[in-house]
Amino acid sequence: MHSYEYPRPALTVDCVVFGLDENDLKVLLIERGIEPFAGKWALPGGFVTPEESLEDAAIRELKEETGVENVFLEQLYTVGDVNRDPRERVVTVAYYALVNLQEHNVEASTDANNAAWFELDDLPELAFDHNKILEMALKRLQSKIRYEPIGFELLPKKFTLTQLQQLYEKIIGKELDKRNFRKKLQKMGVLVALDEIQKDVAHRAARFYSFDEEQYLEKKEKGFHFEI
Amino acid sequence: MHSYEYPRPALTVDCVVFGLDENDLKVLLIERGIEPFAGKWALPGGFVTPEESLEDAAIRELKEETGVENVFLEQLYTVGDVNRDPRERVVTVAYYALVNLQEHNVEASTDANNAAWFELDDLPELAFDHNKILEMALKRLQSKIRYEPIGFELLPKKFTLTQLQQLYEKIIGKELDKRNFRKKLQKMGVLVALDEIQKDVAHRAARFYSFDEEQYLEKKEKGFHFEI
DNA sequence: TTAAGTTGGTGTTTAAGAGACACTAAGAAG
DNA sequence: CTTCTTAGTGTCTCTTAAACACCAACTTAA
Repeated sequence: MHSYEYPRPALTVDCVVFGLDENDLKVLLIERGIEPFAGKWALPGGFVTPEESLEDAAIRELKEETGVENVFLEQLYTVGDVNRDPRERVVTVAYYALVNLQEHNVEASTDANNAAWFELDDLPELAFDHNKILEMALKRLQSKIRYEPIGFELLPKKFTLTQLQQLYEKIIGKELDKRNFRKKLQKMGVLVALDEIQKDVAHRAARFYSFDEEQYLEKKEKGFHFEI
Repeated sequence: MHSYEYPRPALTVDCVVFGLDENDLKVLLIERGIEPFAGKWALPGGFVTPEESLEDAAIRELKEETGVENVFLEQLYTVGDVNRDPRERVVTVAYYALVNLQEHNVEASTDANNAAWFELDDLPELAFDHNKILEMALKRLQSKIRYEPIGFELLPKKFTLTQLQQLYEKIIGKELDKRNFRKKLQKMGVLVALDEIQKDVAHRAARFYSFDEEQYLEKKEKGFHFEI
């Protein structure tokens, strides 16, 4: 047992994990095995231990509950309303992660818990205030993807321009002009055209590109500003 | 005493309070009376109590330590590195506040603590990791002021266009063209020209304006986007 | 009362960027 | 060899950003 002079809330981290599955943006949820909200779906997460930072806790929980590691992870918001957990006061630091499902094998289910990917417009009612947190994460993604090159985190290393455009259309929620989109990206100079084209497609094969992060960071130093 | 099965970090809130004093952007700091860092300057803040939300805690601390209330307050970031406090594990949820000093009387010093406003380019070394937090708050303010109308929070209700422009120049850190600035704001249609001009100035008196929040919210609904 | 000093207030021109728009190219399948 | 499907490309127009200079109003001091 651990004793303190004043009461302390419990501290947890929760992760909103976005993944791109066959051009569909999905979120990874875990089915709760215990009360409260047993049987309900919830964001993966858990308690912060004394010897790890908040981000380390998020990384660890992500790994333990989904098998995912080395992905984009960023702090989102901290929620601590008094009664958000019916048992006792729990404050949670929410993170969001971007995973590309082609290159990271996400364990569909872990030891104790059932895990599954959900379409954003077909979400169940979640435990606690997790629907709100998820909503915030989506808004953050929608705005951040426009002025930081984080969209590439959701795609495989090699991708076609059409894939990239469809990703943006999915997330931002509106159609983009193909020619203007390609023109803009080409002018930025942060994509490299690879010597490789699609195979086994029943139409003209598209060229693969990759995101040149070094080039991007160099340009950013000089005042360059990514924007779609 | 309060006992728990697992160890829990202490939870605090800290506030970065920005104020505009005679056209200078300043930050409010408190001199610590106790160890650790006794005698050092620090951000105002304190422990979160069991019956208040995080934001309520920030509001309360702000009031207790500086006398300020009813001001713009927004969550900034949560820091929880393991050794950021030499005594024990402390996680803090940082907020930032914008105060207009003409209309809010900030108590220069409270019961136990000495409080003072500091110029941003003349900051002392702060306790804990508060320099880092302050740096983050400044960056947030610098970027947010460009696409949300939060600059008005720092000005009195009635202000001149020159005051507004100087505020932007101070915060963004570069000079703006007077005519283009005024043209842009006029076209947005969120300022109302008042029937009142400056008095007791040794030159042509400037017209006062106020920010029309209702108008802004209405326009925002329809897709309008504030941007300087 | 007049001149000098100080800040307020205003439009136009030019350059750059955003947005709209339609056809040919390549390859697969029948 | 025709059809089908997606890849890939350029120009024109319009809107927006940026540069730029003078007169107006009022105070103060000669």
